[in-house]
Amino acid sequence: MTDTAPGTASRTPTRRYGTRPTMKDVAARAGVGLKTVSRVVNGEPGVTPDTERRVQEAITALGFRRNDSARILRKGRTASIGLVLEDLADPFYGPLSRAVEEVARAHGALLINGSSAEDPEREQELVLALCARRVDGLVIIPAGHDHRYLAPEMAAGVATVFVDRPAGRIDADAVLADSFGGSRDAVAHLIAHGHRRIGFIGDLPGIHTAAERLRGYHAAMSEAGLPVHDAWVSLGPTDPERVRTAATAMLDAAEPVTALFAGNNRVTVTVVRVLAERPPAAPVALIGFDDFELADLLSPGITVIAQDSAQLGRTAADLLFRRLDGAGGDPRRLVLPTRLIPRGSGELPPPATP
Amino acid sequence: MTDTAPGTASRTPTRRYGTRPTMKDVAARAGVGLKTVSRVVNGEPGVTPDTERRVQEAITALGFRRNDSARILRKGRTASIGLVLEDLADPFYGPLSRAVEEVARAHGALLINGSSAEDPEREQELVLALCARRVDGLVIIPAGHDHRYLAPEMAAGVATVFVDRPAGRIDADAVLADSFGGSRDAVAHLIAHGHRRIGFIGDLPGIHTAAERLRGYHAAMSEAGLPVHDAWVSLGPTDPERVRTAATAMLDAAEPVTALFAGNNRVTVTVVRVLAERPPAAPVALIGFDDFELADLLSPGITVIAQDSAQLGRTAADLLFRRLDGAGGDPRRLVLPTRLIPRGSGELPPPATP
DNA sequence: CCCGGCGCTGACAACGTTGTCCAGGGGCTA
DNA sequence: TAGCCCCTGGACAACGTTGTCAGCGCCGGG
Repeated sequence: MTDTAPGTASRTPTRRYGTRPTMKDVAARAGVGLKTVSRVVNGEPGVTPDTERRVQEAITALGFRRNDSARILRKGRTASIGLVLEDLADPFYGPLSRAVEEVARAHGALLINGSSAEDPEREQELVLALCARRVDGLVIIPAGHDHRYLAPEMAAGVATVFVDRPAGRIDADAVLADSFGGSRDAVAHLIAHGHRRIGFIGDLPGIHTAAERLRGYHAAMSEAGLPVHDAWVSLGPTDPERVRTAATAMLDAAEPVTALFAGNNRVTVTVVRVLAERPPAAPVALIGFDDFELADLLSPGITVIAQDSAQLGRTAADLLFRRLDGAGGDPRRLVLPTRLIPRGSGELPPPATP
Repeated sequence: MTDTAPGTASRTPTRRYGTRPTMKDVAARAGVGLKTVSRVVNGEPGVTPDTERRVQEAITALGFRRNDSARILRKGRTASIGLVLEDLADPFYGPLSRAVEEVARAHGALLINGSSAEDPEREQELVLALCARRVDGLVIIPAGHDHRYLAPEMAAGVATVFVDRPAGRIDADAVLADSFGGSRDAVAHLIAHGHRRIGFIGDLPGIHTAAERLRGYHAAMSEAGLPVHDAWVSLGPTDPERVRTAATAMLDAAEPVTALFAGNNRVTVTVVRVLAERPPAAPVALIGFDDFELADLLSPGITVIAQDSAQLGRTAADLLFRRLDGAGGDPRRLVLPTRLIPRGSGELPPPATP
């Protein structure tokens, strides 16, 4: 289309809007071969300084930028990894996402991410879209419980690491926090401060971490020889209304709980609100799973089981890139420890029994 | 390589690890032409139900998944947009990022994002990497002040919308919050409650929003006929140490400020901590720019200038896709309003003068 | 002076998909 | 029964890049 004969005076090659110059255009303008341009663009050796200069000039003049789609097609590797999580807006996932990004960056890879909104179908849709893009690897915080759909992809070489929750019905690497241990510690802590009737408000029971935390709760109670009433356990969505209802019911029962263990971030925040509205005369002890900003500035400060979400992401991404670098071996399951941070709310004693 | 003759009994085609089946393989297995497979995969009309079934079977049997790199190369559109922000881990950007993602999803596009860490060079590096990937559009929260490097890309058809801060040295769409107006409101609010010596602790002066907020501060002060001491204004990085030092200096001066206006989220949080450590006898009024979770549960609740970061992201993404759908016209600058939410900390009176 | 080798360059195929175009067959109409 | 059109299917080129390989000078040694 454009006249590329060397003699022609075409200082400003008129290009259609949306059409970008290619290596061919650069080559024509610089009066060199296609491959030479490729060599310059990729910093390969074997190009005379003078030739390189000519090519560079043509690149700048035309505003050429390599088309990575073509490059990827040719090379087979995309230098990008996918991250599928539940909700980017959740403060728990921000640092995790950022940590994965940093590791990716250190390996020269880009990060493509998406939110599953805790919907298994959407998770699958996203994951497969990423596979179609031929991401080199995947970090997944799973929403569903059946990941057999991933088997062909993994067999085809897509490295995959699950985070926060394990994969369902397939064998895959996973990096988890010690939900069970953390929860047992939390409840044991409340028991040590004299509580006997302890409520647990958690996430949907289908979510692995929620189930593990419930298990930790039961373990601590039974280790202390304490019974657990059905009414003391409430699992469900973490929207404020549900949590508010559950908490109120436990606190206003005939035999009210004297302490609450909140199964995650969002539950804790809602419980804090509920407690703030109640008479301060009868304070209720509270421990939350997950740390959150300003937890120490509330009065009382909120005692939490902290898990380092950035560390979780970093560990997962590291493992992913080790796999990509060829590390073999069976799928591994890494469990990161949690840490109880006492701040006051978890150390409140139960009210004196009448 | 693999024997694809129809008669051969190859139920499990042995493929090299990392080699994926292509449409050619599917076509051979189904005994149809290449293009027919393409038609089935893309749901194009003109395929007999029987043929379609055969193709589908071959696809499942081989575990075929379309290679989007090749597709993109051929079609020219990537159905993906890039988002460059400062730090994914910052709670201000989580909802923004999520909102952009939702809009992208509604348009069938994927989101590739990266953090600039407030480093102009890294911003440029990221943006250009995204351009090389041929993203259809870009949403940028700029770190630098010179975006001329983007001109060739935009000329080549990459739609670009700046958010939170305008572009530098080029003309481009931008979606901003009303930093100036919000800040003026905040400071006027403090003045209305009797304050005369008001401190401002903000972000680096090079950041557009920081400069605008400072301007709002000055406007409110001068509209009230109040002088501004140099010692009352401190701009700089938002790390806790710097902010702590600045706040302490203003509060412990010979003529201490009686109220503080914090220029953003992170500054506010640090200031809250500083104030919490001081004697409660002489409370200091505080208004922060940006709302944050639990601001209402602190005592006193923290009065803030709220900007809806999700709305910011949604608006920007909407504008981006309108541009991608062909909406022309000059670059637009949209300014979203802010809202003062009184919660107590901004309504504290100054201590009685002796 | 000739030959081997090395440093530089370019022609060409291939990556996997989609758009264009054409062929063959079957059904419908005149 | 001839003619036409539509429906289905396939061959082929093109997208922009990179890997392979071959060619062309030029230099140094024999």
